[in-house]
Amino acid sequence: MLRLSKLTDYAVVVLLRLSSAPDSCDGVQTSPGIATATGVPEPTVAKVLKALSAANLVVSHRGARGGYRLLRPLDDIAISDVITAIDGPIALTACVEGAASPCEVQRVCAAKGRWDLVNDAISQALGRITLADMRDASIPLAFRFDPALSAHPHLPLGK
Amino acid sequence: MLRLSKLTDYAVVVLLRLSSAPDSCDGVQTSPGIATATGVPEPTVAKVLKALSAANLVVSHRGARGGYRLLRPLDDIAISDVITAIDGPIALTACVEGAASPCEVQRVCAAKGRWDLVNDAISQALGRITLADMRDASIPLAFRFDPALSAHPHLPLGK
DNA sequence: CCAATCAGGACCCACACGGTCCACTTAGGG
DNA sequence: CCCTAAGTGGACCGTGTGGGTCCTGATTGG
Repeated sequence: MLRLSKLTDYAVVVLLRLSSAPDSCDGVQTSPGIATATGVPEPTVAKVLKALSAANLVVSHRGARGGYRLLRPLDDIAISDVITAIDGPIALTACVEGAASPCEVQRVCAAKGRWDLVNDAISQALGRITLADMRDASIPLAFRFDPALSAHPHLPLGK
Repeated sequence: MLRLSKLTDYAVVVLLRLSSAPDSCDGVQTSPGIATATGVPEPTVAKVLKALSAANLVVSHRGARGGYRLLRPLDDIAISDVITAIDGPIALTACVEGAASPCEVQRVCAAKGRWDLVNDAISQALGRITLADMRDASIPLAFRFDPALSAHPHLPLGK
């Protein structure tokens, strides 16, 4: 369903938390702390933070009084960055990947290479939305029950 | 990896085939025929065509001399249509779904509803690309190595 | 009446993803 | 100087789900 992993969702939650609630002076937070604050199980938070750290979205500090800290402001982090950090490169089709088995039907594959258009379009769209945008989008949370919003309720999704 | 289903890939192949190779006079083709022409296994082609038919992208004709026919020209079919037909509504996160268990962390979920932004952006991006675009994208396949084309190579997307 | 073709399911299986845990390293703080 | 809190890297496993197949019935042209 063109879905992205739940981990990515968690990553956004974690990053938002990381930005908005500096427990100590310089905003360093521990993964257990974030876990309790967000309700996401601790091991999962840890896993997410590892990936984010590897992608240079956060920096880690080991040892006692260690933790994680945002490396860039929210408005400088595109969701495409987060998605790439967690789910890997954005490539819609298996064909596109450098798969060892180059798609048996490739010789007659009429769509060979066509998905590049789509990949680019999506990458651009995702690159334009920052975490700051997502944070701001929640501010009218109190108005979430606005009929206009519940009007498009979570798409039946049952294919 | 933000991937979409392989079935969707097949659907594009099938639709392209359906448009470009009218076996008989009025472009009606059978699923076995399309299967042999594209190299995609027949049962899979049938499955795809059923879904496309249900989504009113193709029309079917039963009985002997039956088959499938495109209902709209290629430039009037957006890939979002195809994706929706095969994979269901475009909804990136599980939270968005009308899941019975409303995401235990929902009460503290800082990202509640934020993904709507992303969903909309992607839907729009995908709505702008038609199957005709994808067909045309393959024509200069021989010139795929044109520097101008490789100039915007799949956005570094690596962070 | 027969054969070709679509319709609508049920069904199975592999695989990737989520989630957890553990052994190790690092670094404050008493 | 050691002890403890914290991150690091990896292994591990159960499960959901999507890819793929098949079967039975309905329809229609010859």
